[in-house]
Amino acid sequence: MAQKIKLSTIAESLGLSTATISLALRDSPLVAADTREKIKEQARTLGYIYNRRAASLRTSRSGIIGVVVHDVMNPFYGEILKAIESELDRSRHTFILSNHYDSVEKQRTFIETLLQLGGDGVIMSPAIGTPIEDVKLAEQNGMPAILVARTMDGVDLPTYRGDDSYGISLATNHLIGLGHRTIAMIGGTDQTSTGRDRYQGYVNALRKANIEVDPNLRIPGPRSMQGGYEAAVNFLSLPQKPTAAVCWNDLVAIGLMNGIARAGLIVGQDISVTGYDDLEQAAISMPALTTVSNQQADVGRLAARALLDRLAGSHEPDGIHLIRPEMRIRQSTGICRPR
Amino acid sequence: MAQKIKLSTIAESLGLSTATISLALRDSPLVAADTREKIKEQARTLGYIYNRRAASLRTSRSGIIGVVVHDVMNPFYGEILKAIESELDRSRHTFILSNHYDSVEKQRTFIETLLQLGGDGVIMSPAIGTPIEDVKLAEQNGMPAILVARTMDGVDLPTYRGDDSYGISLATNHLIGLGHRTIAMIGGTDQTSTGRDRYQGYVNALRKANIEVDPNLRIPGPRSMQGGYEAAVNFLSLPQKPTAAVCWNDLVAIGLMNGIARAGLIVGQDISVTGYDDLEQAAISMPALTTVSNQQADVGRLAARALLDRLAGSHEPDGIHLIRPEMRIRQSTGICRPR
DNA sequence: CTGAAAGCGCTTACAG
DNA sequence: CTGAAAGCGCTTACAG
Repeated sequence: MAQKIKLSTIAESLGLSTATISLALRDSPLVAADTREKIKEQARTLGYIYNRRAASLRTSRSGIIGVVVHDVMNPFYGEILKAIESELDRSRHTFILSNHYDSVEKQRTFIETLLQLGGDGVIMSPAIGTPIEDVKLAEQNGMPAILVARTMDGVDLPTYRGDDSYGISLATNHLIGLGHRTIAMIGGTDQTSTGRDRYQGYVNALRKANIEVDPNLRIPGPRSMQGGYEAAVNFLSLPQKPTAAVCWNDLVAIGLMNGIARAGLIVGQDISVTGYDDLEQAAISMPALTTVSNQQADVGRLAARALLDRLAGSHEPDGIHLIRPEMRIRQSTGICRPR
Repeated sequence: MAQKIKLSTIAESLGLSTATISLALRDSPLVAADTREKIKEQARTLGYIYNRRAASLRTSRSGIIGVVVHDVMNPFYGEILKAIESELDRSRHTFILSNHYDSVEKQRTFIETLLQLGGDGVIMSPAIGTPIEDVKLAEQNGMPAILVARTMDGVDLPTYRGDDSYGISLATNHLIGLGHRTIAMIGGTDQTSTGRDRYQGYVNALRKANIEVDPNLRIPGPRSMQGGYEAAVNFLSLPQKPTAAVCWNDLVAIGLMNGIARAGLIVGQDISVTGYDDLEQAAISMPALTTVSNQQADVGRLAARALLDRLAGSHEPDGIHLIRPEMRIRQSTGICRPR
């Protein structure tokens, strides 16, 4: 490794001051155009690498934005991240990613690390049980936070998420319209705002159709494909013999469909199943999954935009921004046939 | 936001020097135990946040490790990342993640950013067409690099990946053992080392069994579930009427199986399909997928270990470390029946 | 249009 | 066991 090239190396080699070099490399009009070009050329040939730590220490802006969600491997978050990534890329921000796996400690460690690195802001989908202080920690140290996908009670931060209650009612109404009356709800947890909202939306849709709500038709818990797959046994042995299942998300629905298929029943004929999220794989699952698009791309894009706007000084209104979900009807749902 | 707390704030409040505070907070035995406790206590009550940029500027170590792969949303990389994450967490390193989507530019931008942030090291699965200089850029600036999943010709870096040629021959031999003679290979690209190796392994296995290799039985390209799904039409209309398909990876295999099912054929009976990677969802797909475990957890863990060892000063041998894949036999393969 | 100098917040020899 | 001082590599008023 050659000797470290810094501003002063370039300055000396050209007989200029570091101030001039610094300005020139950042395209300041204060430096004459030809001097600027000469300096840039020299920086290139010397293989100069800009030291962001030094700059950031001086300016107290780092260009770093943190993103922390439950689990990147879950395609739902993956699709949100992709939208955030493409928005931040455009503005030359670096983004640091972390999973919290719903561990409040892991999430706090991440926020602290981000503060230590001088992060400019953070986008988070808060872990279950996140104390308000952990979010305030960021704000109080000058690092604005934006929430995605999950709401937190008692904090007044800009939040971008789908309208879960409305979305799940779309799915439930679709099944009711096909004649289903005994409809189970599979997966999710009351520990997140999303979980509570989706269950509530399902309950509301049933009530509106004058269908009695049977709490035993709810199988809470599963949130993954594996979880949905395992839930199939429970679902199929419910004494009420449900003819349809509203699932927490697409992963649970796909797992459940595979489990039902393995038991010899045909999804879309014997049993109807709906998902939630409209992941890329929903359209090509077997059978193709009827689901609700949660507009992940919009959620990510809008959240990133909101953060960038805030960093640029504009103060967007706080509060919850609900993204409107849309129904996607495919082959996993069909006319009700009693079992 | 309260006034910024720094070492000197704590020092003044306790009538000590910043040197003592700095040492105490890092548990130096040079500071008396009770002074140390008093200092830590004070740091906590003042809400002190360690400024890593300043420290890193001084020490030229940042605690940052970069990881760049093709696409995090691909569960194959996701599983590798998970292993890297858990290994790095333990050593209190922060890791910065990026997708390159096989864009050499995006990858180079990432490496440059990492250098600017003073990254301690980088783990990469190089983009197709990565020029050797881009990797040398990192090394020459004191940032060691480790390769995962893909090899690069002409660079002598520590590389951790599965033994693709051997792995695919396991799958091919398994099909041959079931009586299949007309076996297609679906997906992958000759542009990566992995793609070439897997095709070669398939060819070798056929030759060894005295089965003529028909290049038209290869459908290159697909690497995603969507790709596999779309390839089903081509596959089913091949004039050679293959009875089995060796797929590039599990995603392609699952997509292909869904496509075959949609055409009314039964995978595991009419057509046998093998995957590659043994993703979590392989075991619960419909039918359960016969595949080859690529040992992603080992690849990630060993690569992270190797980097940490190097940062700690030990110089591991360069070169390729091949991880041995393992066969997982499930329901998507069965005895050959002519179509 | 260019330069001299201070300062961002740490850590690290060096003294005592 | 504790302190005074230099320096990491930038940027930014302030002069000229």
